Amino acid sequence: MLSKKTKYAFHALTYLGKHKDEGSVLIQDIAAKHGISHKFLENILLELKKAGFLGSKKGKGGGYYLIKEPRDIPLSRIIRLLDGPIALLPCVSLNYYEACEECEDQVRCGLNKVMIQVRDETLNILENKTLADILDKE
Amino acid sequence: MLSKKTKYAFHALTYLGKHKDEGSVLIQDIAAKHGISHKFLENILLELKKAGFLGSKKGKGGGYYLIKEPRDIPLSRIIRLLDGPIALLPCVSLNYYEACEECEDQVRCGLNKVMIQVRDETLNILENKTLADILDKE
DNA sequence: TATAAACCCTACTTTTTTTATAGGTTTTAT
DNA sequence: ATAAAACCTATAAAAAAAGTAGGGTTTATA
Repeated sequence: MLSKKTKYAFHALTYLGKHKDEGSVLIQDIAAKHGISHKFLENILLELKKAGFLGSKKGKGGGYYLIKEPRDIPLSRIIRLLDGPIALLPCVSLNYYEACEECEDQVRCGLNKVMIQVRDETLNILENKTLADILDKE
Repeated sequence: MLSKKTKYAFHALTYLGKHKDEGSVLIQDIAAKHGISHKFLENILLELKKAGFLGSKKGKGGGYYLIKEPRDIPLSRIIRLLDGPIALLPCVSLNYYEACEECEDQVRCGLNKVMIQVRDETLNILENKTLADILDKE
């Protein structure tokens, strides 16, 4: 399951996407709207900023805003940023690969093969669906 | 990611599948083979037994054995038993549904739609692939 | 130029989940 | 009888997730 961090990130991005023509948006507005702790959300927005999705303006009248087009933000990138691997096994992860320590040979591992399939189907969706697709439906 | 519990369960089931013509198998054999803690694995095998996948024989010369055909054990059932939901969001889970509390209306939620797709593609694989498929490849 | 509003940053605490251990009970072959 | 093995429940330890704290920095504006 996705962590709350990731879910909150999606809520925030969606909110920012909806208000992208209104300049910058306050953390507090997003937090209040979705009943998220201000401080927790602050950390998340900071991560999204450092990763290049958001820009911000400090000081009075400041706030956050999208600096990428929604269609250029694949869902997979947000999930990986906040939650880490999308794959169900470390030995199948493209971005966070690790060998399974209790496994003697992943080449002959039947589970490995199935999980590669699951990963590919999942990524096929999550790499191609973007923030824009989410915004469309709301 | 799948928990260790689930991974260990798959190792155990695979081991039991490979040795299904040799009567019962000791917890200790499986644990030693994969470097798993005996006691931890014991709990897992007990769960698998209670769920109807394994049988056991107590006392000296006892052990565990499969009571279902490998082709009748879909991977999804093992994952759900040990790890819970397969879906990425509670509001999209078939077996463990819960509303997302920070979400005002899941019907108009764009993320919900995408995650239903992911769930369906994932389940399409995990419900149809069984222990037999894993055994084949090893 | 003082003030208040807002983001920035790091560290810490709390809670929850996962992983593992402990220790006895019951059953059964020999 | 004895030893080997599964059965059962509770607890502990470790790790991860969620949330909090508090001061630092920047900036609009009066």
